[in-house]
Amino acid sequence: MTTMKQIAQRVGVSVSTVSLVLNGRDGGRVKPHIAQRVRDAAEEMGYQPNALARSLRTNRTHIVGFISVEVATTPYAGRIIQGAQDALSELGYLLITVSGDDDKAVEGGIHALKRYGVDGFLYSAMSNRVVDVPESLCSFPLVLVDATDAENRFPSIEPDEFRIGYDATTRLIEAGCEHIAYIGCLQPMIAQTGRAEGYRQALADHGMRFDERLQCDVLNNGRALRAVEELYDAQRPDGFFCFNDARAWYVYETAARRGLTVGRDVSVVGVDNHRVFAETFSPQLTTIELPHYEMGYWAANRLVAAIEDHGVDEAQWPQMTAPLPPLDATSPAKVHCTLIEKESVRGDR
Amino acid sequence: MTTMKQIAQRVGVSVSTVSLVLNGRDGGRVKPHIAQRVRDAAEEMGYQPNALARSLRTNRTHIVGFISVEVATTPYAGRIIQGAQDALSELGYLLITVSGDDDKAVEGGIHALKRYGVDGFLYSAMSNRVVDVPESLCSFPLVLVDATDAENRFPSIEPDEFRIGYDATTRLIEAGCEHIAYIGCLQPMIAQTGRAEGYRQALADHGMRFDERLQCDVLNNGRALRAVEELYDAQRPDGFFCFNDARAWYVYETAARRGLTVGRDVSVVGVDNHRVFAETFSPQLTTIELPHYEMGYWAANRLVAAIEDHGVDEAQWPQMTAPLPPLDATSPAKVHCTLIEKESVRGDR
DNA sequence: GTGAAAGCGCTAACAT
DNA sequence: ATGTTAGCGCTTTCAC
Repeated sequence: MTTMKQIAQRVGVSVSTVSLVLNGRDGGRVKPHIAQRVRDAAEEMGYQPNALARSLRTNRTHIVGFISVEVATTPYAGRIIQGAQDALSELGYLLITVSGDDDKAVEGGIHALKRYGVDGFLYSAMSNRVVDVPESLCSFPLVLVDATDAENRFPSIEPDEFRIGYDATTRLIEAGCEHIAYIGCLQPMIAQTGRAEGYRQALADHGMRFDERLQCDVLNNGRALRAVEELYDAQRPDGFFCFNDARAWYVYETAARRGLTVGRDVSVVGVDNHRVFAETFSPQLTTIELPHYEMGYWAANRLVAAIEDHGVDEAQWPQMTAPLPPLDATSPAKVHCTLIEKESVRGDR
Repeated sequence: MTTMKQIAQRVGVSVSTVSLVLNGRDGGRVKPHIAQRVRDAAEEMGYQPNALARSLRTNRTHIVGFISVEVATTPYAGRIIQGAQDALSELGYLLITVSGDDDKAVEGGIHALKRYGVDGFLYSAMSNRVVDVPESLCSFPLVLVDATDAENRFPSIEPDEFRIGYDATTRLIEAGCEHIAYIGCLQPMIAQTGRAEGYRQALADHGMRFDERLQCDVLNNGRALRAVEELYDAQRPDGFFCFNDARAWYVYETAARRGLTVGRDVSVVGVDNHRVFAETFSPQLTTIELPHYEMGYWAANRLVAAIEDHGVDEAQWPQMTAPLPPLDATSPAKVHCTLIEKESVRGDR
């Protein structure tokens, strides 16, 4: 590892000069040709700044922590992290991920990150929920991903659930469906609520009556399949909007058992929570991919913006949430989800 | 942030004494009661060692880098990472994850990690493959996860693919199946090769002839479903061993279209690559979960063992791979995969 | 324009 | 048994 000292010796200047030049902090004060010689030497000797030493001095690590409770093993966690990672690497930051089954493990991780002096945190719930932010994070720069602060103190990035429901339903209507069912999720979540509202609004906007017998919220268990089969047999819907891929599978099974072909006899639009559709059902399915990657990406951007605007000064962070620069169209707080056409929802019409 | 200096002042000793006491490096040399006063003060003042400063001094960060090319967005990545994370946190280490679509992005990440002075690397391919280890990692402590070094220079942790095939097939035989098909993967991979061999060996060991018409290796596309349907119609197998969940879905669809019920009319054992089975097919399926978590866990353990045995001295690492302590039964290089019974493969026999 | 010097917080060899 | 000292590699003020 080459150090500034070695460069200084080689060129015959002092370390301070080297530091100034290499950091572009000399406002033309260092003579151009000597500055050039410093740069050349650095290049030649393969100089790499020692991040540790720099951080110790500047009190800025350019590292941010990604905290997620319980479910970082969930399939989509990776995409959020990837998005955050990409954004951060563009900005010259690094990401350290911490997750654990219980709060205690996570708390430990947060502690460790603090000892390393991370500049800020991303906090993620892995499915759009209202969460309690751990006390230990509150005095740090913090942005929530796919989650909302119960006390609404921190900026957050989440998917536009309403539009998911609205767009999916509209797509089915445009495909000619006249009895559209919604196979939802029985647990109360922002995602379920938002999507269901979007579904109803889309129906209303197209002059269709909402019929509660067409909405079927299920848990992920044995009863679910029966519920969907009963719904089908009783109501004979011609289109299904599915909360996620697990729910979509019930529709597929129901259809297959009745000799129906999805994409011809019945239309399905599903939210691809697990990126499974792409591998299995996809040929016959129109999917909506959750913008996990984008959420991670924008959250990281927002966090860094905050850090660089306000510094990492612990004490003043909690109050600064408000003056955060409002995100524009290119970096929304509610991220839009795109509908992906694998093949027509109603193949041969 | 309390520093050692502050503690020293408070207690009226020098920083070195504080350092010695707090690091337990005084072999009883510091007088017990003064040592106690130091510890009390540290406690009271909420002292947290500054990891940056320590690392700068000791040249050890207690951070390891997790490198994965392309597919860290893959669903199982999270489980490997979680395993590594848990092991590392037990050992007082932190994990920084780097992944990117292309080699260039990854290279950049590796660079950044080196600047922070990570102690070593884990390198993962996200599906058991033979890989070329990036040159930039070769002079560091390194362990491969779910991958094998093409030149066989580094320790690696991978699933026991042969046993997966063997156990799955045996399970089907024990359930009474007599014509067992293997729905495999057309790309050449360690996983495909190993599982197929296990399948054949299990057949042989139970006195059953391997019939190549019962092995059907497919890509994940439209033709796959047709291939499985043709296999079924021509050979009428009564049991299926499926390479992964995507392949299993073709079997489910085939069965559903023929009015057959999995678990009664036909038996299926599948490898749960994507943790989808658990959510969708599971009630009727016997699955084999890949030990992603365990692989991450053991790989991290092995890496730390190597680091602590041999230090992070760049120059000498490449040669030290051989003398690594052989892993014992509790930390195998080939990790055993367990068969998980959701319900009998052949429910009512 | 450039260099000397101080110091970030910690460790460890060397004095006392 | 404890303190002194000298850094680790870098940034930054202040003198020259």
